[in-house]
Parts: sequence; structure tokens; C-alpha cells
Amino acid sequence: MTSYPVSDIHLAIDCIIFGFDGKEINLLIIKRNFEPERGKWSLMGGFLDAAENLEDGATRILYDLTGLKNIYVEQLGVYGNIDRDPVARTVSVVFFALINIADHDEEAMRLHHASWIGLDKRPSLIFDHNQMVIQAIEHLRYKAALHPIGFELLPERFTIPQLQKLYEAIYNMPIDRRNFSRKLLSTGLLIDTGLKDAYSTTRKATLYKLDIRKYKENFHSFWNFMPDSMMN
Amino acid sequence: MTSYPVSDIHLAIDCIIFGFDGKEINLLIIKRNFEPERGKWSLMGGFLDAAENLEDGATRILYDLTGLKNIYVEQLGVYGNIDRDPVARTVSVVFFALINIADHDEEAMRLHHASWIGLDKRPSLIFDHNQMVIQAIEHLRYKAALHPIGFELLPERFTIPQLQKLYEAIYNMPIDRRNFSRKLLSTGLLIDTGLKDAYSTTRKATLYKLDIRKYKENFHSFWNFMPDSMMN
DNA sequence: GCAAAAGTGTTGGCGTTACACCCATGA
DNA sequence: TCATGGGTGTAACGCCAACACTTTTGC
Repeated sequence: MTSYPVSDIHLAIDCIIFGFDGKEINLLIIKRNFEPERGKWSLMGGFLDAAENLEDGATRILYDLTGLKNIYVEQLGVYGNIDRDPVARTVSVVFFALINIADHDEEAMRLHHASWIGLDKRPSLIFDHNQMVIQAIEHLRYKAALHPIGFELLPERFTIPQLQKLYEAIYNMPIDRRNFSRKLLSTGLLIDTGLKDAYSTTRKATLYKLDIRKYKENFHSFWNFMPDSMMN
Repeated sequence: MTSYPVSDIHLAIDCIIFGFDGKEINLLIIKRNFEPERGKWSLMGGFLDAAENLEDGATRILYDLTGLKNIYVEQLGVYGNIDRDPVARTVSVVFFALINIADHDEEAMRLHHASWIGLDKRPSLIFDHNQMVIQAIEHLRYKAALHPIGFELLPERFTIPQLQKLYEAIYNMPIDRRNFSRKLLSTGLLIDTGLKDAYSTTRKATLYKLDIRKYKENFHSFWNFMPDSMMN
């Protein structure tokens, strides 16, 4: 039996966590209180445990910071350039997570010196984390146009105007109210809860929830959530 | 300065290599002549060198087997379940490559006991390589519908009927000749070389080549290479 | 009643589908 | 001249962008 070469590569996990505050997409980042790069802004991350699958590691790290499980997570990619971490050769698997910003755990956030930062105002991050964030934003823009992932950033009950503001934030462009509404309703993914948005000073918008069954069944088929003009 | 934990994780690279023989999509696999799993079918792979970036590792391994550089490669994902490799904890970064099947190096192929196998006839592979291939096929189906990657599987000069056979092979469905032709021409990606396919016994089809400039400029915008009926 | 936001209707244009038809070639 | 496959034309349909109009609510 051939023995494998000795390994001196460290395997890390970094998490991109997006939320939506009603106006813009926010990124959850931490201020490092450990070396290297203590005091600088960084993505939340950690090393992979010896007896842990990759997805489990991501789940652990996400739970550690947000107190949430069962959130939307997917692999974004791997960053492994030889000089990306000055301390040791470290390959990092990047995960992409979407959460309802209202659900996070304040206590855990304080513990990690974490903050929600609007994408436009985000500071420079350590190592190659800036690149990771740029890739994640592109991925969000790409995927949200074709698959129903926007809902992951909203509360269980939401209005169509809320959803529209979310998409306008993602693509940084105005969207026609009327067409957006009909397009979303025609997907059949929305269920009218019969309730109305209480926090409105004018006409109260209808509260919808996701049709979970249809959502899961058709997640991988193609939708078209954005005007065609955006797609080219 | 905090020191990183000792690492005993091995980092490997595996490559999914697709080609098109004019009739069906083929996968390039090797018969292992080393342990573990000697004699079984496997994806081409290897360990990441200590002083090598991930993409460089993939390029090296692809060159080693095909003799080709500058081929289409992208990261597909990472497989890292704790029990995926019985010898040691090994995390594998999977790369997705498309090549013109006619260009491969016969000598290197023999050296690695490599074979092109039609997707439907492929044998079971070692470890979790079967899952990787399934993910790669899905990725090919997904991406080829929206982005012009089909060309990577064809020679520099190709005919529209050739291209159609390629898409029919990818999606395993018949496509209307006339509509496909007009759809492709309307992209503006094809340049008429003025030449005709010499190897035809009936009317000779026009040979086109890619408009490289338009291809690169618009690669990331959305196309629609498949009938809408396929998209749902 | 008025302003502001939510919701519904209508129309024209454009792209796609599903065909029929014509052209080039070798046997 | 016939069979085969490549290439072009076209009409009906459906979807989508653009915009007018109605409804609800709080002040």
C-alpha cells in the first residue's frame, strides 16, 4: 500500500453571511481578537475539526456566531493560494449563508465582536476575504435572478413590496412595482396568509408566506425574477 | 502569536474531464495502477504540492493526462467527508474541465491507463467519485443552457449541426433544427469562416468559428441556448 | 379630501414555436 | 433523379415591459 505524503496544509472554513435590513444587503463580519491580524475585520471562520465533515464545520461556525441552525448554506469555493495566510499554508473552504437578519443572537454577536455592515460601507478585510466577498456578491446576484433564494433573507411572513426592496437592493436598480408583483405571484410560490402588514401608515400590504412544498420541488428549475433587460 | 493546530488533513485534487465524440458526452477516467483501489476506475487526480496554488495543481494534473494547456477549467466543489478515503483524512477539490476530444495526447493516455467512456456506459468509480461525476453532469446541463461553454467541447471550426448534436447529447432530447440554428446565429457569437464541412455526403454545412472577443466580453451575461420548454 | 402606497387592467412589441418550403450534394 | 441533410421563411402564440387606473389607509 502506498502511503500518502506528509501533510502540512491546514484546512479552514470561512463564512459569508448575508442579511437584509429592509434597505440594503448587510454582511456579517467580526473584529478579530486573536492573532494574526488582531483587531482587523474578517469573515467568521475556523479550522476544520479532525472528525468533522465540511458542511458540519460550516454549520458549527454559523451556529456559533448566529445561534441559528437550518439556515440556507451552500459551498461557494475554495481559496488556497500559497501566500494567502502568512502563518501557514492554509486552504479555506468558503460557505455562503443567507439568514433573516432579525433572527440572530445578540449575545453570540457581542462575544465575537461581530457587526452587520452594509455592503457599500464594508471595510477592507484580512487576507483574501475581500475577494471572497466580491465572489459572494456576484453569486447572490446571479442566483437570485434564477432561483428563489431571496426568501431566505426575509421573515417567514413578508409582503411583496418588501421582496421588491430586497431585489432592488441586490441589483441596485429600480424595478417596476406592478410587473414585479405579477411576476412573483405567477410563480405560485406565494401563499396569501390573509393577514396585512400592520406597520404601514398607508394602505396595508398583504402578508405572504412561501409554499414550502413547491419551493423545494421546483428549486432547481429556472425562474426569471428580474426584468429581461437586467439579464444582458 | 497563536500557532495553528497540527494538521493531518491531506489535500487532493480530482478532475472531471468531458469530451464530445460527435454522438455523446464522454468522460475521461483512468484505471488505477497504484494503491489503494488498484485496478479500479477512478477520476484523474493527485495531491496538491506544498508550493502550488490550487488552480496550478489542476492545470498540472490536466496537462499530465491530456498534454493540453489553456483548456476550460473551473472549480466544481470540495468533497471532504471524514470517511471518503479509507487511508487517511483527505479533502479533495474537484475541477471541471472541457476539452476537444480530438486534441488529447495518446501517449499520456496510455501511460495512465486512461479511457474515454460514454456517460451512460461509465463504470462505478472509487470513493465518492461517482457523486462528483453526477454533480459535474448536472453542472454541465445547467451551465450550457445559459452560457456559451458548449464550444469548449468542439474543434476550432465547427458546424451548426455539430453544435446541435452536442446539445442534444447534453440534454438527451431532440431539438428543432431550424430554431436552433437561428437562435445560435442570433447570438452574434459565430463567425462564418466561408469554409464548408468537407466530410459530408450530402449538402455541406457551413463551418463557423467563435467570435473570441464577443465570447469573452459577454460570457457572464445570460443566454438561452435551449428551448424554454426545457427550462422548467 | 388629500397624499402615499398597494393592487388590478390593458396594450403593443418582441421572441419563440411549429411548421412549410427551398437548396446542395453524392450515389 | 432521388434521398439526405443543410438552410431560409413565416404565421400564430405567449410573455413581458410600459403605463393608466382603482383601492386603501392615516392624517
